[in-house]
Amino acid sequence: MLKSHSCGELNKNHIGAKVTLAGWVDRRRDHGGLIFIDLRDREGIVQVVFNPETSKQSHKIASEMRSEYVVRVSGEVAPRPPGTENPKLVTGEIEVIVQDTEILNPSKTPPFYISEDTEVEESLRLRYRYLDLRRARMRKNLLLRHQVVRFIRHFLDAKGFIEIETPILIKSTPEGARDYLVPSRLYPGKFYALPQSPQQLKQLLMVAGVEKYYQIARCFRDEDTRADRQPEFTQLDLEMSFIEEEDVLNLLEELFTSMVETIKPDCGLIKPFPWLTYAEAMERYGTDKPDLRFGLEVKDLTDIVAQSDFSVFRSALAGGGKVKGICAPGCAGYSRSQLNELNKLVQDLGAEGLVTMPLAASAGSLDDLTLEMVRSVAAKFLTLDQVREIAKRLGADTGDLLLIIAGKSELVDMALDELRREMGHRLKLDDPHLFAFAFIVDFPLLKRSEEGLWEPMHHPFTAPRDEDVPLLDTTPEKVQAKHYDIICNGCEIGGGSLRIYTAELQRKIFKLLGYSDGEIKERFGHLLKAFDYGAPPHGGVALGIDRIVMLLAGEETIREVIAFPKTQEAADLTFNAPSPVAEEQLAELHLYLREER
RNA sequence: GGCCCCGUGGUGUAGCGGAUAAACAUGCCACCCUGUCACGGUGGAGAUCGGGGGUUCGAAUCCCCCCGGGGUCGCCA
Repeated sequence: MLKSHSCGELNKNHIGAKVTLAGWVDRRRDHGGLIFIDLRDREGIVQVVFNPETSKQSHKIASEMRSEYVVRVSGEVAPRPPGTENPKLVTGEIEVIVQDTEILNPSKTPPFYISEDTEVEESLRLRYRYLDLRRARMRKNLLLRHQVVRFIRHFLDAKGFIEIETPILIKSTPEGARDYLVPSRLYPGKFYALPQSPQQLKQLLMVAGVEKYYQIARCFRDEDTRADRQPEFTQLDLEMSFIEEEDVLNLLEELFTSMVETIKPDCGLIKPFPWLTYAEAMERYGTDKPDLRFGLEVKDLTDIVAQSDFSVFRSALAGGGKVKGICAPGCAGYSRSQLNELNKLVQDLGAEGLVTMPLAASAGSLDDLTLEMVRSVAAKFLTLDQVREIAKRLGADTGDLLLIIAGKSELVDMALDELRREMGHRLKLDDPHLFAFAFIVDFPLLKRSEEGLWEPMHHPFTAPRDEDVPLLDTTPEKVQAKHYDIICNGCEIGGGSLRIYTAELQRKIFKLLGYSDGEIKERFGHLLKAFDYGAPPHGGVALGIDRIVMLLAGEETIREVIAFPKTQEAADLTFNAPSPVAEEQLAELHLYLREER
């Protein structure tokens, strides 16, 4: 080793020790006579002192050192002179008096600050990701991710799970997301696909008798990115045999509870995890992944305003839409521009607009409220009783601001979900030290596609509730699934289900989804065949590792917890991928490039 | 594919139709400095304002197109 200790590990217990350190120059303070250098390695920072009276030679070399030079120093750990300790540094009680040093490798001036946590344009960070990752924030995130994955492995090992790798080159299943395809050299015109998730593979492992499987699995989906979506991402994939829904959910609750308590002991969480049905979540929050750190629940006002003459409400209802709202407590004093911001927020999502209704604090109480005190475009079309009824339903009092949206049901839900998050944030109700996990259960099994065909709400292997199976023949929309999602702070961090494990029921579902016998055989023959050989009842879950780490790290995007993420346009700026390939490579793969119009 | 935001010395920002074609902080370079830790002091270099086109007597500033980055709708079984 080129070093005897890590920079960050030194403390007063090392006083008197001869140490050799190696790392990067974080900062240099050259006093002419004395030179101080903050030497950084993975474990932290320690001050090293170059004194010409100790070593003239070392002092001379140190005067050449600049930011991010890779250097090695040997010397003695010494207590800092009284009054010069630095409480901001973990190692601030000591310093290393350098007797010998060498520059292992100089560095150009880096394109952005390594030693400061300032905002830098993300594309620049990604181009120089290896420098970006040197920064404290990124080092912390990488470490946290490691801790999370390590925790998961230990936890599941103790529960009797075994980790099994599954192929990355597998078969295309076009009914899901868009596949990443890999051409085959040995089979002209044929392709592998990268797994969107190891779903079918883990089910086959259950048929294989593994009983408890997990994998930290890379998954690939060729769809547009988001703050919480990348073309490749990592799942904790997990499957168990001979279990019921509660078994999975209890396992998850224990996993996340102990994870947070171990890794983020300064953070709180809500125990036990609430269970919400899908219908209830949609009703109360307008989304199936509500942020449960705060209330601000959405209420349906359709019945109250049905008789009003307000054209905004009338036309929405005439079109089969809804009128819903939320209450922003204490926000009646919002300025015109603040209200405009909220209005713009929902309009950008496609809503017609936002009806704002501040209940003047000056009224004192709802009983003393008059219509004149409600500064809203809707006020003159509503009776005082209607306003009071709306306020009552939203749990509002004077001084509160009512936010109401009318329109197509899904649009209203989406806009109010967004508004609710925004107000939760503005009112500082989204405590970053609280993790509000919850389970969403009782999802519908199916939904209608745009073409009016049945498609799975999640995937076609999800089992319907036993009592709902007969409904598959009559009213498929009423069939509920043995599916569950786990959410945290408004983020979907995982989903799973009990699976279909008989060929008969699986075939029935495929038929309902519109597959012909030929298609079923071609696409899912392997699975159905396996089910003929004693498939156990089984189920599991897939959790988004990137999202979990993002939440624990308090980051806004999963890119901050991925070492080498891709841009929104799915490019890797460090490697400049994707890139053209040589004609010979294409020929070997039996490919030619189509002319794009 | 749609909508929205951003792009000014290395970095982060200011400037948003005119006065010297750019200001501030930091970084960088040189010199000075033996207790600093965001060290300090003095001096210096460094941007034709993402690219192209247009409007104008005059454009970093207004308009159009393109490129890059981000947010989002669609999409994500």
